[in-house]
Amino acid sequence: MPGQRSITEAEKLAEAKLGGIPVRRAQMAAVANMYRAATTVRHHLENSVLRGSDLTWTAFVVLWVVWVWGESETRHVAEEAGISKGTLTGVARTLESRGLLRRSAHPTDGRLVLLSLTDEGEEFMRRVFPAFNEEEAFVTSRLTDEECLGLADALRRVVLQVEEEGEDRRRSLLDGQAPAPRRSGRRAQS
Amino acid sequence: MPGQRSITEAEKLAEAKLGGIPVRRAQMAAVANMYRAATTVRHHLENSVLRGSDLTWTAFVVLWVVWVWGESETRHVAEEAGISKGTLTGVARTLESRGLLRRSAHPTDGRLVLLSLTDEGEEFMRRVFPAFNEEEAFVTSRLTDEECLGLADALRRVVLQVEEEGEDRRRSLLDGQAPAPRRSGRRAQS
DNA sequence: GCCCGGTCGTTCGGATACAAATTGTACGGG
DNA sequence: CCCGTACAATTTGTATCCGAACGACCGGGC
Repeated sequence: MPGQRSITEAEKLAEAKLGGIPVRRAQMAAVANMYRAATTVRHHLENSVLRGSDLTWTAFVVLWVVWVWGESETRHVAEEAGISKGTLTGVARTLESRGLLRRSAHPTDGRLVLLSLTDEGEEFMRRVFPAFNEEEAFVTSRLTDEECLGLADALRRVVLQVEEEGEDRRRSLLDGQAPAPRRSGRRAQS
Repeated sequence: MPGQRSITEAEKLAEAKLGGIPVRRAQMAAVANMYRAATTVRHHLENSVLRGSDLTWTAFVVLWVVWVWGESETRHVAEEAGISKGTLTGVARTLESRGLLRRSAHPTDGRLVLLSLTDEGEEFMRRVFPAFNEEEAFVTSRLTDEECLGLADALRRVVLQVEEEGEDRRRSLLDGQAPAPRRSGRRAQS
């Protein structure tokens, strides 16, 4: 509950603040609300459905991806779930220790690891997904079905734009200076 | 780049998988794409504009909030930025050490801390925000201005729904069993 | 004056995330 | 057959992040 400060109020202030500067206001509003909505929804779901099952959002997403796609190679699962391979390794291990996920070797390529749900995992998803979906309906209950579809479509186009043209864009932006290393993560070996 | 597996393909598979189960598909699509779009956009911005300035997404958002709202109490900043109070403490300290943010005591209430931008911080935002906004425009470039506004409005309604009714909802969901404590977090000193 | 419930910001334990480094496997050419 | 390159998952090091616990502070009641 944000008190007296509402979202729209913030946007009005932003516009006033940026009076002299040319700003793409519609695009700014779209991006700002996108991240805010995503984290808000994530927190609601983590604190309702997922808390009871003692699963994090990421773990649930991984489970969901494997459930929907069936047995899959880990790098595809990481890609679909939107996490790095290294993160997936840990999440998969946790889910395996809980008996929900199975890791098996690829029949012909020894480098690959395949992920699939155990029977318990399948049963878990059949039981928990409806509750999850119920909360998805709750958070979007101020939108009609058509508005939800329109929302999903618009978001899809944002994702596609970045996925298809983001890399080129980033390259051209810092052309040609060095990419400035990330702060976190393992240090280069001198 | 998602390879041969597109988002829409995943959704079709999900529908097939859920053949027998009643599912709110539009709502599912909206939520799924919401989180995916948010993280995709965040990564793009962190790896383009913010990387050069050595700022995380969260740090930039905090800076932006203080810039737009002017001098503010920390709990309001945390609320607006969508992060916890504890996280803000660390981020504010980092930004202060960089000379972009100033922390000052409230004139009458000794419990409060006020955040404001330094001159350097103001100058920084005037310089970096346009570049940030340019990328906001890039990621939404497959949408018209009107579609961006519609997208922002739909997302706002999702946020409002959760902020205004989420707490009641969560309470009624686990009524009346115990809220199942979080796994992480500080332990009682006993 | 002094407690005492309430409200701040801060501290800190645990979990999670990323990306570089590493380890292990596959495969084509000498 | 034994390399070297390519590519897989995993390990490792660092940085966040959340939220419960905590200590500082406020203001009302006695």
